[in-house]
Amino acid sequence: MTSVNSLTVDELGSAAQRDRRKRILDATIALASKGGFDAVQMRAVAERADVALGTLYRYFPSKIHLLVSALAREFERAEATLRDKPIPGDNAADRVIFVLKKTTRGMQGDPHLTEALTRAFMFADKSVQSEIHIVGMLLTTMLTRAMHPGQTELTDDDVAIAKVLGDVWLSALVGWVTGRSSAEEVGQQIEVAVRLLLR
Amino acid sequence: MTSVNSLTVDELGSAAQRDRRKRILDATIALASKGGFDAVQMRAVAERADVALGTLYRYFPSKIHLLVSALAREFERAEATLRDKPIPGDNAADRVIFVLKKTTRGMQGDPHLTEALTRAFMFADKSVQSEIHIVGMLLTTMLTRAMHPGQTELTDDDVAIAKVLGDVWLSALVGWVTGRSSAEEVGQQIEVAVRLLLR
DNA sequence: GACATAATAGGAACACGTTTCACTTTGTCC
DNA sequence: GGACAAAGTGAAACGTGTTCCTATTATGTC
Repeated sequence: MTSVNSLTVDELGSAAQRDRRKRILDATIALASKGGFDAVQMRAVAERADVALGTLYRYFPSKIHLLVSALAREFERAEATLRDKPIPGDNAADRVIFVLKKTTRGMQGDPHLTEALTRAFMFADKSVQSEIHIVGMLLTTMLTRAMHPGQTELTDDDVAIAKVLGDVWLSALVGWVTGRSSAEEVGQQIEVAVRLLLR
Repeated sequence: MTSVNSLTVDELGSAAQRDRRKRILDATIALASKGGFDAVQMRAVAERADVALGTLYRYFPSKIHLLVSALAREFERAEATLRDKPIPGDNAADRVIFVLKKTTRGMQGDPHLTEALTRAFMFADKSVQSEIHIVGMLLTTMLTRAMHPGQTELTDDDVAIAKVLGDVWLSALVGWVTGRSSAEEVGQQIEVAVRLLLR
C-alpha cells in the first residue's frame, strides 16, 4: 500500500515522494504534448522532472508504465470533472455520445499527447496489467454513469454495452492515431455504435 | 507498382525478390511464434532469412512494418481459406460468431505469434497506414461475408456493424494479450457484442 | 560480351530504453 | 545525535532498432 509507483493519486508516501511523482508525470505530459510518443525520452523526462534516471525507473519501471500511469491520471481528472455536473441529454444514447465526444474532442485538442498515451496503452503487455486495468475501469464507469446517472444497480447488459462502447472508442482512437480516420469519422463511428447498441 | 515492400502477395518484382520477401516473412513468423514480439529482432530475422540487415530494411522500413506485413499475409491466407467453403450457421449472428471464434482459436493456438502481431498492429503509427488499412479491409470483408454470404450489395448498417465487431474483436484480443482477459472471456465478449448488434 | 545501374553483403556507428554500480543524501529509530 | 536502511544521484555500460558506408554481386541494355 505504501508502494511508490502505485497509480491512485491519494497514495501513501512522503510529501517528497508525492512531489517527485507529480513532477515526473507533469514532465511526461509536457513532453508528450510537445512531440508525442517519441519525444517522451526517459533521459529527457528525468532531466525535466529534476530527478536522476535511476529514480525515474524506481517510480516507473518502464516508459510504457510511465505513459499509462500518466493516462490514468488524466482519466481520473476527466472522470472527476464529469462526476460533478449532470450530463446533458434526455436519454442514455445522447448522454453517452456527449461524454465520448467531449472526451474525444479534449484528446484531439492535443494530438501529440493523445498519440503518446494511446500508443502506450495499446502497446502495453502483461507487465502493465494493473495500470491498464485502472484505465479500463475508469472508462467503463464513465460510460455506465452516462447511461444511468445516479444509478448504482446495473444489469449485465449495461456493463456489456459499456464495454463494447469502450472498445469501439479505443479502436476509433487508434484509427485516428494511425491516420486511417479523421476526427469526424471517429465521431461518426461512436454515434453509429451507440445507435446500434442503445436503441 | 514494382515497389518491393508493397503488401499484396501477387506483387510484381523478380522471382529473387519475391523469394527474399517470402524468406523474410517466414523468418519473422517463425521467430514471433517462438518468442513473441521481443524475439523478432531485426538482426535475427535477417540472419534466419539469409539476407543482410540493410536488405531487410530495404524490404521493410521498420520492425512494425515487417510485423504488420506478416499479419497481412496471415490474414490473406485465412481469408482465402474461409472464402472457399461455406460458413456454417443458420443466421448472420451464428456465422459471424463462427468466423471470429475460429480465427481467435487459431491465434490462441500460437500465443507468442498472436502477441507479436497484435502488439505490432496496435503500436503502429501513421507511417504504417497502408499496411494497417489492408488488414482492416480484410477483417471487414471477412465479417460482412459471414453476415451475408454471396451477397455483393451491403447496407451502410451492415458495414457499420462489421466495423464495430472488428473493433470489439481487436480490443478483446488486446485484452487477452495484456493478460486482462482469458480466452473464454474473449469468446464471451464477442458473443455478447454479436448478440447486441445482430439481434 | 561490356558496361551502367541497382541490389545485396558485411559491418561499423548511432540513438534511446534499460540496467548497474559506487557514492551521497535523507529519513527513522534508539 | 549517531547508526542504519532506504532513497536518490551521476555516470557508465549494454541491447536492440535504425542508419550509413564501402565493396561486391546481379540485372538489364546496347
